[in-house]
Amino acid sequence: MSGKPYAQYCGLARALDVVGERWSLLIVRELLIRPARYSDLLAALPGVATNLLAQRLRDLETGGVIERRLGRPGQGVVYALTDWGAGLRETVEALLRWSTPLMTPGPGSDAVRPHWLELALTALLAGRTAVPAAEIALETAGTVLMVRADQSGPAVTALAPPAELPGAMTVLRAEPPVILGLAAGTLTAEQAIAAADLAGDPGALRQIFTRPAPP
Amino acid sequence: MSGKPYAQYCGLARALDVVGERWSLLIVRELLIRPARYSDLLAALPGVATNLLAQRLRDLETGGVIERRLGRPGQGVVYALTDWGAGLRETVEALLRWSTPLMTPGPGSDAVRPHWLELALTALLAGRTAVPAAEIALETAGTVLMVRADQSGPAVTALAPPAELPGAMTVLRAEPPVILGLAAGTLTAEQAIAAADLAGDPGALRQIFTRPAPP
DNA sequence: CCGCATCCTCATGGATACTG
DNA sequence: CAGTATCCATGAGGATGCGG
Repeated sequence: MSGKPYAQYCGLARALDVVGERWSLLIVRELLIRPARYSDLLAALPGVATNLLAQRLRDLETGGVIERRLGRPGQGVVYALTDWGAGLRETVEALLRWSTPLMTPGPGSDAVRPHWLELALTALLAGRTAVPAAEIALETAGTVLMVRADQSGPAVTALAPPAELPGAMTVLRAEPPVILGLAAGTLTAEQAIAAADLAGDPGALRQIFTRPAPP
Repeated sequence: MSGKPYAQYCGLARALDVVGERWSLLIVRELLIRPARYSDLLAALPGVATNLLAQRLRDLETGGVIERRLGRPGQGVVYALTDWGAGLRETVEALLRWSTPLMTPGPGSDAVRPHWLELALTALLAGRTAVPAAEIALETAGTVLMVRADQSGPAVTALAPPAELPGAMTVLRAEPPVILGLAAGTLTAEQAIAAADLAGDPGALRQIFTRPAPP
């Protein structure tokens, strides 16, 4: 940590001492999706100052959350989560599920990165049992996200270019990018619900739509 | 939120805009345990400045996370979570589980509040199926926490004074307060594991003890 | 007492420029 | 590419005041 600690013998306080400062969890988000280099992080975190990113990476490393790896020779440093750091997935997914009401206003002028959808989709489908071989794909901002559900649960992968798409598959198109159509746009609530049904968990998204809304 | 928003169309970023600032999640922690008044929060959050606490309470209220209630006549304002704010329980419990390795060094000079253990115990036992009628109690810092497990899962309640304790019940004593004996102290790891076994989930705590450790 | 608001100081974050 | 150095704006922390 870089700021002053809470100095409380409470797991939440000590966890926040490690990952509670500004940008820290967003860096973890990026590395939960895939390991990244400094410049990748800079691009994925618009608005972060370069010194602050460097500082946070140091903090997270000394905190045992991430580690520096040497990429293939000639390539620079690659940051990745440690085993313990990867354990933040549950926390991040819980926050992503909690945040769905905040997504309904749509992107507005906010930055958009298609790969964020991978995590969001995974979080929304996490822990849900799915029918084997059920498949959907979501095309958004030129990237196709494929949800392939089997006995081990749903998995989300990114396919680019879209040409890699397997043949007979339901593809939902959404522009601008949306979290399963939660924002107003070309993907309607009905379509999103249908997508969840296809993914093997009928009613899952209907439940999400009826969450208590924020102001 | 009070600071500047991340301006990212990502659920995590938007969630952190609401509850990501300093002290916010610790306030949520307190209200997850029970509704509280301003002075209760001040006492439970040592180190927080009074103006900052007031500011955060305003932020969380306009964010739809908490609400002000009028206590019984003569009593002041009571803060409580909204339905949506209560949805942060999953996030907080995930962080509490993730943080267990950070608790092994013990309290040191950190502040200690027995009621924090209620949440921690609940988080550690969350989602685990338990044998009906299995019961343990943990006495720490003058408070007795009772874990009563039934079909709906384990529940943790605080009993004070200890005299209220039902008759034939296993009581583990720990001083100073510990998270199920994870810290060095009078409650050994073996006792804590035995406590988890009693609570109906053999091996649960053994699993926690073998998590990858932080630096 | 309780529930804040004000004032002040200093650490932290943000933006930009620069370097090995 | 992967950061450091610098400067300024902002927010945190501590003390104190004050109306109900």
